[in-house]
Amino acid sequence: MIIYIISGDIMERQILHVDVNNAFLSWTAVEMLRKGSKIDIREIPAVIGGDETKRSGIVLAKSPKAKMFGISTGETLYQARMKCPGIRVYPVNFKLYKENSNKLYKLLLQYTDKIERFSIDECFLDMSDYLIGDTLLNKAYEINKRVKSELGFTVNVGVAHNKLLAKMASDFTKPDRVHTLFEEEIKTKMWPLPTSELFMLGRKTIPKLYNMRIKTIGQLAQTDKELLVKKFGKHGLMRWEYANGIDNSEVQYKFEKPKGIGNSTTLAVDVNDITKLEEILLVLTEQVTYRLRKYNMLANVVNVQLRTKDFKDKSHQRKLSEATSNTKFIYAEAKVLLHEMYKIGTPIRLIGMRVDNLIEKNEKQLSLFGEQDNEKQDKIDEVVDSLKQKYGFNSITRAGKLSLGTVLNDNSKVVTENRPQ
DNA sequence: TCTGGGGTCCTAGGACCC
DNA sequence: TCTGGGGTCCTAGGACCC
Repeated sequence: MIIYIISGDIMERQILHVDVNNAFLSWTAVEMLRKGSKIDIREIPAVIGGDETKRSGIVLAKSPKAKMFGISTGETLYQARMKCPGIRVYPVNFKLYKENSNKLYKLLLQYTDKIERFSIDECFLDMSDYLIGDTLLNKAYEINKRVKSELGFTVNVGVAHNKLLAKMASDFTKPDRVHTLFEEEIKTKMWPLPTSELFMLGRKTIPKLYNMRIKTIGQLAQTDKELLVKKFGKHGLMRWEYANGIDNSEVQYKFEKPKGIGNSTTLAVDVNDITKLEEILLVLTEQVTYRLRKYNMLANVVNVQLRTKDFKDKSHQRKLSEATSNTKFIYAEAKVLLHEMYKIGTPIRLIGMRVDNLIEKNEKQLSLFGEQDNEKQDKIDEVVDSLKQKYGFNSITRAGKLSLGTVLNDNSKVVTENRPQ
């Protein structure tokens, strides 16, 4: 084995994972207290939930007391009420979440510029270059304390030498804690845990491992690597490595352009009228292409998704003859896809559209042929976009949209970005 | 008043080419 | 005439994350 020793290369990486405790609920609590509320919803059985009248009644976040009743994220509000009849339900507010996420990010920037915003409430920090005269653990405690005192909510901080272990560490006991998970601690702290606790090991895989008599992360770590590869392919290798605490991935602190952009909506009532579906598809397409153009990107693939009344998902996609961000062109393709897959009369619960295989606008190869027509269409998009930019997304409304009030959930706003930056 | 929405990545099978 | 096999691209569907 050859070991390359280049200056600095032999240093182990110093990684922190910062995870907001019950983010949506905590941020709501802080906001309520700021507005003079007498109760702290972190201290009572409470959840952040969707809207049941819009058929999106699920639990998005829960308080520790709610958790004690056995309520879990993703289950229906109906189920939550069965478990805890007195449960308090508060609505989602993505604008508030994004503000708080940004506050956290700003504070963390004082410690390192190598921050990966993994989700709205999670960050990885590469501290390798910023520990002069201090330890990683000290920094973790400092961050934990400062977030609490300056921002009013609590975070767990995971301390380790790679991202996977830092993330696993931050998931240990909660809330408001700092945990380490160094190599020598893997056997005692991580191996006794059930496989379900391992990152990237989901509900479909757990029973398969169980059938192989693998119940803990330790048992997975000691399973023959080749066997796992044979059984699960690439995922098998990754899971074996994770179970053994191996992860060489870098903190992705540079802004990355999206690989795909999509919007979907669960309809307030099932729809079996193709004309109506087309209208909704147009609204979704306008939202998606608007976002696409804001990134200065072009799409090569258009995808349409349908979910029937009985929760059967179907999707169709097609590669475009050339990359574009043009609303009219993309909608025309989406409409074809919808017609190809829609069986007349089927009640539809959800419709979605997305664009994939994105490229930067300036990457596009210039066509040898004239593109006058496209240029004209792009101009129209440009004008519409600048109005939307100035006066809000709905300053320009397609006529068709007006008749959708009873069907479309909250068509008054562009769906908030899930991931910041 | 039962089951969200936004992503990334992988796999399997078919078409097509050499 | 008796039908291999590798590579690439495309599409549908699914697993998993927050």
